[in-house]
Amino acid sequence: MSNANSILKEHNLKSTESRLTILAIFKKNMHALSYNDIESLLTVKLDRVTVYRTLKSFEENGLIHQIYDGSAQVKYALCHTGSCSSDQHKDSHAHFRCDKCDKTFCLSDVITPMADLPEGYQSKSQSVFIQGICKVCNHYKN
Amino acid sequence: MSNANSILKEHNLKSTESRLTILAIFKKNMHALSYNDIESLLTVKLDRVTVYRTLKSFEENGLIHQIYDGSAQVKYALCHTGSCSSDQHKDSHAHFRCDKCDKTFCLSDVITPMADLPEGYQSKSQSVFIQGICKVCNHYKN
DNA sequence: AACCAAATATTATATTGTTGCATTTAATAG
DNA sequence: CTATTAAATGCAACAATATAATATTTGGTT
Repeated sequence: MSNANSILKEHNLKSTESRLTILAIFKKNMHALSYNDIESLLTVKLDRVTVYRTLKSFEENGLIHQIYDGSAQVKYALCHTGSCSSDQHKDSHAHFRCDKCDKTFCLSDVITPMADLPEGYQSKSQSVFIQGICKVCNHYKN
Repeated sequence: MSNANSILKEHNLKSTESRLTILAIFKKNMHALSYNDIESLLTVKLDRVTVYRTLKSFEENGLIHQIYDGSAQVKYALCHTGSCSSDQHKDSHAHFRCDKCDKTFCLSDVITPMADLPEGYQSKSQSVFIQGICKVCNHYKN
């Protein structure tokens, strides 16, 4: 079972109203969300500080990860692997930002070949960020 | 000849005190700089607005490019190819952020293999961002 | 039901970035 | 070399994003 309550529990997070609300928003909108996105998706009003701290605790406990996609605000998306933790986010997939709908997606399945670094450099993580037009905006039918 | 004055001219930018100052800072510090970095490297005081507007004009005229490296502020680095212009920055190299010295470098020579996108997605640009330890912090000798 | 640590709301403040407008300056023409 | 003018700058105000301190409330447990 992985309802909202147990997801929070699994990540060592107390189950509170705010957290359930914000987690539900992430579950319903499967693309990366900024603070602003979240605020406008809220039906109950939550304090700005609470939202920021909720995002922080989610991130610290491996529930979501940050994405920097060149838009003004940092965005967050649910981690897909179960193996993310405080200081080690293992989600090393590509991120895709659509120029048309301005949504950012995690492309979990895209294999991103590691780049060869010049001598002397040591890589801990590599991330690929792609811009273009997404499936939906391309009217792509499966 | 490519002194500061002619560089500005080549990019259709009026040669002003502020621009010469900021360009000199970029030339002296060959890594990506944030607004904050620039401010603290200034010996004369420039208005915040002027700095931001200078960065904007540099970017619009293909002299520098933005880098989003996960730090709070956007950073900027000199374009290396001569072919960058307003809406088409051709610098598609990898960016490397050092965890130790917190500097971000352009790795002009790193070839970044294009990722294969799922069907329906259309890519306009791909960028690779790498975190780790840089040459200098690794005490690497040539 | 009572307790306590954790989470929240409130208030204040810091940081990042933009807009409008008056003044100054660089490039050009005369 | 001076006059002209469009562009660049500085100032003031403001907007958006984010964090800190603290008092109050709440969830989970005994």
